[in-house]
Amino acid sequence: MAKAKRVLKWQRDPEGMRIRILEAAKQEFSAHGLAGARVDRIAANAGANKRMLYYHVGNKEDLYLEVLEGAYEQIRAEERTLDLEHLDPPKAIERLIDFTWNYFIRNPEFLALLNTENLAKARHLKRSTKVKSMHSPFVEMIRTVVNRGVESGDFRVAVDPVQLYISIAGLCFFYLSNSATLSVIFGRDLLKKEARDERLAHMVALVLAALTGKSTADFGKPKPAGLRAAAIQPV
Amino acid sequence: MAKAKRVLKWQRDPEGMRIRILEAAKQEFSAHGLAGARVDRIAANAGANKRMLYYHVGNKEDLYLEVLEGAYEQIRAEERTLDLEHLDPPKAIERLIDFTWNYFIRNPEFLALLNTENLAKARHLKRSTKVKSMHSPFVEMIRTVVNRGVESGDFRVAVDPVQLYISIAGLCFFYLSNSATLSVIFGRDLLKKEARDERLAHMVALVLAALTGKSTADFGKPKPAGLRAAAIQPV
DNA sequence: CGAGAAATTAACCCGTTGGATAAATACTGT
DNA sequence: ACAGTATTTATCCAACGGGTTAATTTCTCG
Repeated sequence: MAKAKRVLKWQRDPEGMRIRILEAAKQEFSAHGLAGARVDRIAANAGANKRMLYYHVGNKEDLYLEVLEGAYEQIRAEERTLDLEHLDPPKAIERLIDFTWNYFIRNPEFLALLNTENLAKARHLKRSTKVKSMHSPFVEMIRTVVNRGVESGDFRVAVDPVQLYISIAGLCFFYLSNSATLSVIFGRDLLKKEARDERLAHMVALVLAALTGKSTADFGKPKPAGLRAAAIQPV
Repeated sequence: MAKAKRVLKWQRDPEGMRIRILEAAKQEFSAHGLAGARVDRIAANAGANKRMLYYHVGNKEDLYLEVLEGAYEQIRAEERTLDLEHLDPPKAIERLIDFTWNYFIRNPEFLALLNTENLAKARHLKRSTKVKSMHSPFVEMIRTVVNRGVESGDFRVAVDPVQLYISIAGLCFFYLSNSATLSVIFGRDLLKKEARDERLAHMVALVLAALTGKSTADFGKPKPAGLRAAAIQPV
């Protein structure tokens, strides 16, 4: 019997709604920063009413913090799958660089969120119990790799793993996070495939050369001068 | 004849006013970003009326661009005084790192402005004829140093000077620009004197080791484990 | 010294924005 | 089927913030 199904004006979907809100908020905050983000735009992009944000999450800052915490959770989760313990030390470092680089490329919002949070002097992160309790074994993982490398003779010196981690992250982060201004200033597109490949090779070569003392082929390889003769300028 | 000098309500000082406005704007934009900056606050901190901003410079975005251009001009000017040509290659690289590092420390607003501009995808910089015409001989300077180093046998490989510059800038920039979040996450103050000194030594050692193939004493030197046992976590 | 230009102040305008209130609609268990 | 609750929509609003208008004061130069 054709029971005329009544057409609903809307359906309930609290979990889905929450996810859509947080995803929209992530895009908005990473695209415009905390102050530049618009609550109405988040709602619209989440396919929701503005009131929903306050119902499901809280005010703008709560929303922002939740997004930030989510971003940290995500990278921590992926880090845990890295297990560098089974690789020989140089391979492990290469893999670490490769992972960091590609994670940043795949998640440009993460970079923007970190910049936004640093503009705020980590004010929200300090408040977050969640992030502080997310102890990652990452640095210890690196320490182990370095120690193994020294013992095996692959590495010449026992570098501080925290410094090494910051260096690797910095090499990747700065290039990608500042690619817009750098591209203008150097007059070339730093995000195109070839440029990205070249950068990865450079970083791996730089770090491994410093650790092992052996230079790799890719380390040098300056591009033909003509290609970057035009606008050459730093920062 | 006691001519009762009339007390003025205010004095004219267009140049001074302009300077104070731009300085206040630099502080405001670097502290809050473009969207977070408040025109009234800039006026107040410049000891001026809000109308003055529009009279002397233009609207908020004009003001921002002028600040950004000024920041670039300033670092370019200091770069030009570096002349690395007279130093032997390893010393020249060390000096370059040292300069970059200390410039960033002395001018934290510069870092924040760059981040803000990158959040805007370099939208303003692209519009700026000024910055694009500020051709700096900086990269050529680095190229010369590298070439000299290769010829003298100090350096093992001819690294691309653009990559090298981005790497050096990145090592410095990321550490300082992200010091707030990193300090929370690693649970230690990355900006205190000892930490800064340690970082500089690490960067110099890392880059020189990669270039020369000789490791320096400072490269390793991990801190006693107890000092950083507590909260160890990356990014 | 006085008129016109330059610099500065004071007050206002109006769209935007974060947030709040209240009403409507869809579910759920009984 | 229906009462009660969870979820969503529809409006509203007060503060804020960038920008403007108009009047006021100081300076300059003939």
